[in-house]
Amino acid sequence: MEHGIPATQRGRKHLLVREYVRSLIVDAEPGSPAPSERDLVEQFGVARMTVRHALDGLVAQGLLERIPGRGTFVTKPLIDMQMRLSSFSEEMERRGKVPESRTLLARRETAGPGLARALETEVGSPIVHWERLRLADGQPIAIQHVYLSLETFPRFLDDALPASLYYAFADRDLMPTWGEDSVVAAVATEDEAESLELEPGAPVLHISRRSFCREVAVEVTRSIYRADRYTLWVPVLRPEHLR
Amino acid sequence: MEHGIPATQRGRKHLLVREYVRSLIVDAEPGSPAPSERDLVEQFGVARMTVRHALDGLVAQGLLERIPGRGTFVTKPLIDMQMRLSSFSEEMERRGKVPESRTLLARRETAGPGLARALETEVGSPIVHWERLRLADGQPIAIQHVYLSLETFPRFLDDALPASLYYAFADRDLMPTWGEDSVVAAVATEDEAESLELEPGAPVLHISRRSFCREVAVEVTRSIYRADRYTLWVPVLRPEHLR
DNA sequence: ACGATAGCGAGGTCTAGCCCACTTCGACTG
DNA sequence: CAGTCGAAGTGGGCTAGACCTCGCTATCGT
Repeated sequence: MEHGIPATQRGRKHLLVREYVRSLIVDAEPGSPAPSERDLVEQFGVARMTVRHALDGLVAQGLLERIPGRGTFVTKPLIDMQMRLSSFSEEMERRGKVPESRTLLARRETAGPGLARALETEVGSPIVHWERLRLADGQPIAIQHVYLSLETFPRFLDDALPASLYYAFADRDLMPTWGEDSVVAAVATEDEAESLELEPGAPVLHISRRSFCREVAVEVTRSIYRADRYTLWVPVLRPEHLR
Repeated sequence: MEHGIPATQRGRKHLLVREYVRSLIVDAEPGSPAPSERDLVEQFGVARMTVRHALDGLVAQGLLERIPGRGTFVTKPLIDMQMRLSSFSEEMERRGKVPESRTLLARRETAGPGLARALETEVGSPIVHWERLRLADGQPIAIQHVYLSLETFPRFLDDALPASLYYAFADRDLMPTWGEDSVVAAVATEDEAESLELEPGAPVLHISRRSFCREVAVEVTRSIYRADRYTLWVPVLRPEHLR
């Protein structure tokens, strides 16, 4: 049987089955049936437990839905129920806009108590403070302050500033995998209003983010978004145990 | 063998094992080992596949971590990486505050185009509009407007208003399981400022939520939070395929 | 003293069945 | 014609083994 997926690994037949079924359902209609477990057993010549293990993964990912007595079906691709840790550029591109960035400030500072706690370092330790104006389709959207520990990113300011912060993370194998946002409303200060081309007192959205790679706090960003040009969208799930 | 969990259900031995292990690890130190799979096989007199199935659930929930060659261990309870669909009361209780609610308005209205689209009904169809002031420890926190379709909740206004909206959902088997929030900054209007005991022009956080049960839009809420008393916290994960 | 290695126990994968509960649907029956 | 009943097929759960790789460690040989 040839399924186009080479069995590069010994064992792991369940991955073969899983990827085969995944290839079937990527462009299948929601609600259409997947092959039955016993069919797959016959097709691949494996035990049913193996097929079940393979499908378990797709069910866990929400691609398939099992209905006892009826079969296994392709789910309606609900929504990515996970808020994504994405950069400003990624987010604007997803919205079909052209991102742009102008550096307003990039210098060495020392950590105050708040930053020290957020970056898990000591008060007075050296910090990079990089402030950029972020635009989409040429219109100012946000002011973004990035804070990095110079202990984590030695000589960061000695070289040219990276085109994207995420290159710097990738280079050092510190790409963040998770984080937390704190969101609060505020009104624009005079400086902010000037950069964002607003009147002082106009509402702005403050988003403070701590990003982590494994257990280490990699960056702290504080972004000030024009409320009239940016709405935060957050998908939410009700936890299983409260349903 | 007595583990305190009655085997109310025939079959489902894996649930017995799962809940036993869960009871062991709820107050175990992160990093401490769980019983080995073969130990559990002996303790419960079940097959190893059954034990593995039991542990699979705990691993999927992020409570346990398998390390090949070493064992299975209690994970550091990182963070609930999922923004929770919780009510105002639930959220305030989680923050250790006493929630309170004062109804400002409860009446029948008809859907305008925006509401009709959000509630997936037609323009002009009957709507419940329920406005409440939400307090925590006696302090005003937010104004919450709830909109329900009277088609989904017939006679909602004929009875006494429910103590919690979630009772109304539970009664009708329409408990929302997922939703989406849109978050934006604004400044308080005069009316809002008065209710929230703010000066007009003070920043407020607008959170618009659509909640769904299965595929039906159950409720739309529009909440106006005092920015000085409420910060939204959002956990974020970087999607697997971008790591 | 130190390094190589063998053994043990851990999880990872897999087999070839078994019975159960449930849904569906067609055939049979009153 | 309507209702019932059962066969076929589905996923759910389970067994009692098997062999694999990996991490650790104790022991043995140099």
